Amino acid sequence: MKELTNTFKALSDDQRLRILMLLDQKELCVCQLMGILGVAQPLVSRNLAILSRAGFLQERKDGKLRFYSINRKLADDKKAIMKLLRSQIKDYTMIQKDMETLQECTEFQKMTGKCDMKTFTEFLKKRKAKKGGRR
Amino acid sequence: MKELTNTFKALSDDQRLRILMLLDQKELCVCQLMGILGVAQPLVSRNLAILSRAGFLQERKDGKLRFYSINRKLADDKKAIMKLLRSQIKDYTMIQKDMETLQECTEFQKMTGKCDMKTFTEFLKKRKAKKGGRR
DNA sequence: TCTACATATGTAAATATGTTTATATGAAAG
DNA sequence: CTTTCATATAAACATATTTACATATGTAGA
Repeated sequence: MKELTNTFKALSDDQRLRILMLLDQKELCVCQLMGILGVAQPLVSRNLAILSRAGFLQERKDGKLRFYSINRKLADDKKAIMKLLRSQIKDYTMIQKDMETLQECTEFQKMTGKCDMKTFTEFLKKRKAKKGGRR
Repeated sequence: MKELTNTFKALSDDQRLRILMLLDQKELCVCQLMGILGVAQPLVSRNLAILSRAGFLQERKDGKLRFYSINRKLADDKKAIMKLLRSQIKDYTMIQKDMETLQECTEFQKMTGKCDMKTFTEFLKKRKAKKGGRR
């Protein structure tokens, strides 16, 4: 019973749903997620840990970086939930924006040829400036 | 986004999942639920309110009693979740026991011909005594 | 080994949630 | 209209979760 309620608890947070939907698009490391979500690094790590413990994620280490992605061997109930999320999430503006930001982030990364904290912190700053300029 | 996380939050509690699965069997009033779950009345009411607010339940008044059941006009995402729960919940001992208790409770009710607080409080007491006697 | 850096984790404050006790509401019966 | 009873809600308290900040861990390179 605990496992099931724990699964739902893991999903009862905006930021974690956002992370899940981003990772559903492609594998990402902590610094990329930080840049896209616009939140502090420890928070990203925390929420990744929660999703991992609930069984949603798998991890791959590459040097200093840790890449996270959706667990390939997802349990049946979690598979069903992912399917549900994919179908529902289209209606949510925040997720739409995240998908756009993911694109921009990927392009920025290609341009700079780098994948580190500094790069995505800069990316974040630029995005915030642009956003601030718009209104 | 809030609505979705709120749905998951409503499901992230043992007692609420138990209520949901009981109501999935048949319509029940607060005093019946109290007798089956073995928890205080205000707690039952509170959790029913949370499930209602999340859109899972519908309510029917009959005199002093309030009967709750699964919302017939369940949103698509909630339908999918109910299906998921039904398929998963078989593995959970606590739910199995609840189903048995539901049977006993229904029989007790038929026997006494009553549906009120006193009846199900007594039912609860008897069950606890039996359970205590077993071990 | 020392330094720099990506990520994780400990800790404490702020906030939210769960639970109990007491009380309010609202229907039925006298 | 007063009492009784089923249910809801409020208040108070304990516990869990979220978040920010500081620090630890572990890897890569000098």
